Parts: sequence; C-alpha cells; structure tokens
Amino acid sequence: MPVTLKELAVRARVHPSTISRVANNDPSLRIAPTTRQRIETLLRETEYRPNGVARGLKLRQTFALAVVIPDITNPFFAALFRGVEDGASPRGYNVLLCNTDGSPERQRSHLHSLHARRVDGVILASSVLRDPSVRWLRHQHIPHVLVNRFSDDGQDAFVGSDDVLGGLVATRHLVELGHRRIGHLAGKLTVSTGVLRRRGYLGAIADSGLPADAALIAESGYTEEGGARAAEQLLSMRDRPTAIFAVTDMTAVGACTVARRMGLRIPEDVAVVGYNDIPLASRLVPGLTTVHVPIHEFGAAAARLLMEQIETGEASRRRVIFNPQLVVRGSTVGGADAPVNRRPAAAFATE
Amino acid sequence: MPVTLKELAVRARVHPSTISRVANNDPSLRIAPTTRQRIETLLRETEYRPNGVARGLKLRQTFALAVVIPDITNPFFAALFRGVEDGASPRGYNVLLCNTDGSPERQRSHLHSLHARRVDGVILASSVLRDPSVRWLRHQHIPHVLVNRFSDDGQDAFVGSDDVLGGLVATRHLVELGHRRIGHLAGKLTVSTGVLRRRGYLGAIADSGLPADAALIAESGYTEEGGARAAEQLLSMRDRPTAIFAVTDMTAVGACTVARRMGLRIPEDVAVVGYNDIPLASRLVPGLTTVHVPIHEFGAAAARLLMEQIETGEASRRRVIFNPQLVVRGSTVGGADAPVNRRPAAAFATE
DNA sequence: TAACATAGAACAATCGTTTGTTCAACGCAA
DNA sequence: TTGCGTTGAACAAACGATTGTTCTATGTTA
Repeated sequence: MPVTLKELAVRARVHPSTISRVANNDPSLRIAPTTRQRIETLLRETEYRPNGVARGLKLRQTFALAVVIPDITNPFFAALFRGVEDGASPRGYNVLLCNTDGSPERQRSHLHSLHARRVDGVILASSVLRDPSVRWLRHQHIPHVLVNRFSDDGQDAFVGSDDVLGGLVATRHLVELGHRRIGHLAGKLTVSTGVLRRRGYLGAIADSGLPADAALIAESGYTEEGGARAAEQLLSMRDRPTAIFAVTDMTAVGACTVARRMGLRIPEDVAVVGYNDIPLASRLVPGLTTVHVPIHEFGAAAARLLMEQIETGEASRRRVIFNPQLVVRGSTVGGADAPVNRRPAAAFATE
Repeated sequence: MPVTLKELAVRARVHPSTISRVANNDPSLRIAPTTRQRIETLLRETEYRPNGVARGLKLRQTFALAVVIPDITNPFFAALFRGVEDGASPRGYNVLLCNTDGSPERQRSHLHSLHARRVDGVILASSVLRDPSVRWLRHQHIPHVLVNRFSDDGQDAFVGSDDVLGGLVATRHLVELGHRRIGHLAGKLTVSTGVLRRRGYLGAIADSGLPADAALIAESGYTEEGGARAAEQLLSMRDRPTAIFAVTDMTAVGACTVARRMGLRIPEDVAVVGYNDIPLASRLVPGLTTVHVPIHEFGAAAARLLMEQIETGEASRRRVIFNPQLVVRGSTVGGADAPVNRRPAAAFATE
C-alpha cells in the first residue's frame, strides 16, 4: 500500500491539498519556499506517486489507450502495435491490447469493457464496413482512430494506405510480366481493404485489356488458412491462373504453401504478390513480392491522431493516407531475391 | 458521459446505494420485488455500466493485468501474449502491453507507471538475473509472475521450460549427427535462459567426451542481429564449427542469414538448432530444427498463476516447468522437412 | 491607529462506487 | 395502547486525488 496524500499531510503537518499543489507544481498558488522545500524532500524520500485511479476519477482522464486488432500473432499487427506504443508511451500513455480474432461480438465486448474502464481513446484495426461498433464509438463520443480498414467513408479519423492504388500496382506488375490469367485472393467484401484492393485489381485488368473473369476472384478472408483454401480453389481450375495477387501477405503465404503442396513452382508455375510487406515477406524463399506500407508508421500516426483528439477534446475525421510501394522479390521474378531484404523507397503520407 | 448511479437514483426515486445493490445483486440486502423490478428495467433501458475507475478506487482492484516483454514483434512474445489474454480475458481482465527492448531502464519505468495505475498484477518476460525491478515488485507486494526467464531462483512465481534439458537435447542431437565442433550462441550470462541453456550445451559436450572449447561459445543476446553478429564471429574461425546451437529461434535465424551470406550451405556446411519453435521456424527453408516449448501455454499458465495470487491475496512462488521437445527439421538433417509443419509431441508440465 | 492588501495555507466539494449502519413504517402479539 | 421484530430503503463514510474558495495572520498605507 503506497503512501497517500493524507498520510504525507500528517507527516508534514499541512493540509493534503498543499502537498498536492507542491507535487503538481500548481502555478496558481503561493507557497512559502521553506514549506515547499520541506514537502519536496518528503515527496522524494517517500517516493510518492499519485494514485492513478483516484487521479483518473477526478480528472476524468486515465492516460490509457487501447489497441483493438484481430490477432497480435499476425506480424502486421505486432508492428502496428509497436508503432502505437512508441508514439504514445513517451507522452505518458499506457496501452491496452485486445484481440478479436475477427469476431464482431468479441470486438463489441472488448469495446464495452474498455469504455467501462474509461480508456482515453481507442485505435481500431479490426473494423468492417458499416461497423456497428464503430458507430457506437462515435455515438459514445469515444475518441478513436481506425487503422488500415475504415468503416463508413470519411466519418472517422483514419490511417491507412491507398488500397486501390496498391491493388493496381500489384496487379499491373503481374500484367507487365506477361501474365494473362491473374487470380485474386480478395479478403472480404465486408472489409474496406478487400473492396478497395479488389477495385485496384479490377482496374489494372481493365487497363490492360484483359478479360475480366469473376472465376479468378476468390474470397479468402485475411488468415493464412483462408488464403490457402482460396488459393487451392483457384489453382484447381482447369484454366488455372499463372499469377495471384493476395489481399495480404499472410494470405499470400497460405497460397504459397498450397501451391507448393500442389507441386507448383513459384514463380515459374505461379507468381504470387502480397500486400503489407511484413518482415516475414523478405525471409520467405523465394522472397515475397508485395506492396510495402509503413506499418510502424501506421501505428505511430494513429497514436498521434488519437492523442490530438484527446487533448483538444474534439473528434476528428482527419485521414492520413500513405503511398504504397511495390517491392519486387523472387515470388514473381526468378532471381530477384539477391540481395536479401531489399528496401523499398520511403513512403510518403498525403494530407 | 455515460449515466451514473446518482442520475439513475433520481429517475428511480431511490437512493444511489439501492441501485448499486440491485446492479451488483447484493445478497446482503432485502429489496421489495417491485422496486427491484423497476430498477432492473431502468438499468437495462439505460445500459448502465458502472464506472470502472470509481469502482477501482473503491474496491482497490482494477481488473487490469500487464504484460512486460522485450518486443512484441518477436513472434515468441506475440504468442505468449495471446496465451495471457486468452487466459485472462474470459475472467474479466484487460491486459496492458509494455515493450522494453531489453532496456532495464525502460522496464523500470514501465513497472513504475503500471504500479501508479494500480494494475492488479504483472507478467514479466524480460527479467535478468538478480533483477532490481523484480525485487522491487516483491518489495511492493505487487502480484507478479515471471515467464521464460527467472530472476532469483525460486523467489517468484514462474512459468518456463527446463532450459538445461532443452539445451542438452538440442546439443546431443548435433553430437549424434556426428558433429565434433559445435558452436553455441549463448544469449547473455545475465539472463537465466542464457546460463541454463549454455549449461545444457556444456553438459551434452561433456557427456559425449568432446573437448570443451570456450572459443566455440559466443554471447549473442536475443535478437536476430545479435545472432548474426555472434554467428559471424564463430563462422569466421579457421577451425569453424560445423554446427551451431542458438539460444533462441530468432538468434538462429540471424545465424542462418549470416551463414548463407558467407556461402555456407545449411545443413551441409553448418547445421543450426534453435529454441522455442516459433511459427517462423517451420516456415523457413530449410525448416529450423528447434526445441519446442508450448508458448501459448506459457502465457495461459502465467495468467492463471497471476489471477490466483490476485484472488487469494497472497504472493506465490509456484513454478510451472514444461518439458522441452526436440523438433528435427531441415536445418540439421537434409530432407527432414517433408511433410511441412511437423508437429512435436505434446508437452507436459511438472509441478 | 484604523483600514486594507497580501501571502500562505486550510477548507470543502467533487469524481462514481461500495457497503456497514441507521432509520422509518408497518404488522402483530401482549 | 405499548412494545417489539421485520422489512425496505435511506444515510453516510470511505477510496485518493484536485481545485475553487475561504480564512488567518502578517505587513503596508493613509
């Protein structure tokens, strides 16, 4: 049981409020230098730290943020979290982490619990389009920032990449390599990244004059297993694609595993492109060609937008959109892997 | 601003305490069925949730745990965290996550901040031997569980694997493959895993009648970069080792990268064994032979030990030690990789 | 000397709950 | 009618901080 103001007040023979004022360096008050000295010594000796809970109750601010994601074991979200913590921790915030495994009910339940805990704000990376949970956040006036995925276009603060452009450059790359049948592992149509990257994919196909074939698009979700299932479906077609653009690196990994199991060589029999450039992408053999986005920066930018809302006290709809950059590795171009760990060009944010 | 007891009290024309008793189903008090009904309806209509901060102040319990680790982007710690959350979340706890990057000062600072926040307990996976922070936790009577690494033998609740045995089986495996010069990337001598796995390594060498050669042991730390540096040192010797046992999978990964860069083939020129069996291990080419430990279970068990301390109100020194299991893959035995993703036997915990 | 600033610190309300204690009203037996 | 046991709910004191207001000595000025 750490020391409290009241106990210190007894020891210093002053009122608790006086101690509080000294501890907080309250500018509004005049304190005799001698008593200030006495109290400061006492504070140091006892290593007094104000009780954060009591403080939170009085100040109505807890200095706690929460990050809500599908799954921290996915390297994308791990890097994202680091970005958030690196942005928020130096400013005195602690960060809670909640995994939803993609379940809307788990997401809802976590958000309610976080609200009851009075976290100062929430960074949400697991939202779907027209997400009831996001609307609830707005309705409760809980400061929040969506990351990577948005819910209702432009209604919330958001950090992400230009997904249409990303899908476009990824697919165009495959077109330029001469592929005529290009498959797409399309995430989900209930998720913004799924819809937009697919739009980019379709745009590139159209630009190139290739025929659009709905059979080449398979909903994969965002897990490795989902990617494996969807890829298996595409690669089992009589007229199977010679290239696949996967909505994320993890689904691409699932696709690679399946392709290999089917005896297909990468990239000779099937080329694969992912999205996000997670650290794993450059370590695979062959390396995974992918669309690089600055994941750590996503988190740091989200933390900034969130703290800004908390400190100004008003909701924001600001959007930070990073420019995606294609990184070519061995999964699309034989021999492209040397040197290992190719660095993409720096990414720039707009607005 | 969510509804408070006081507001509800006005609307229901009763005293706030009465609402609180209905909300908490207080058994100690008699309430007329009719008013209970009335209040319950009101609670439902307004979706009343008690303010967790106020509750925490009064009850002296916040239902928040913290996990302190070196770095969440290391897959080992990501899996560990999931274990903790999966264990704690169903019982109403939220979990804070703090990364230390191996800095004692960051660790200290995070722990102080968590204490000020009055988290109910801490799970610490970044401790060193004779860690002042751990002693501070004990001194402050903060419920805590050490994971993977311990500080002062037997002084704290602990979850981990039998590191000596793990180091032994890993090294013995290399001996049995006929290697005569076996190197070791030894983590740090300030960390329990470093000391103990090294002890296992030395034991296996001694058992086999091989000469002990201090030059074959290099301190690597626990990062990929550290592993790369240390491996480069070992592999640059005139009389370089033909096999390496690395203290963790990530250091092994660093070693593999360096070996490949030096033009050495794995496993033909140098065999590599890691420790932990992170998901990445089975995805590398060749697959990484490693010592499997149930990482997710580490987290879940730690959460259990911690909640037990919180609920009984007394510190525990209980230890949960899992049995490590060697998993042989292509990094030590050519052609061992098929089928992909070999499963280790189930691990059993002792005590 | 009376009136009045001013410095220095105490006072007290408040944040939203929880929970031991007290109290009012009623029914019933003597 | 008096007294007592019950029931149902109000009262009030925390938990530990913050902060606007009030109070009491001083010291200063007219």
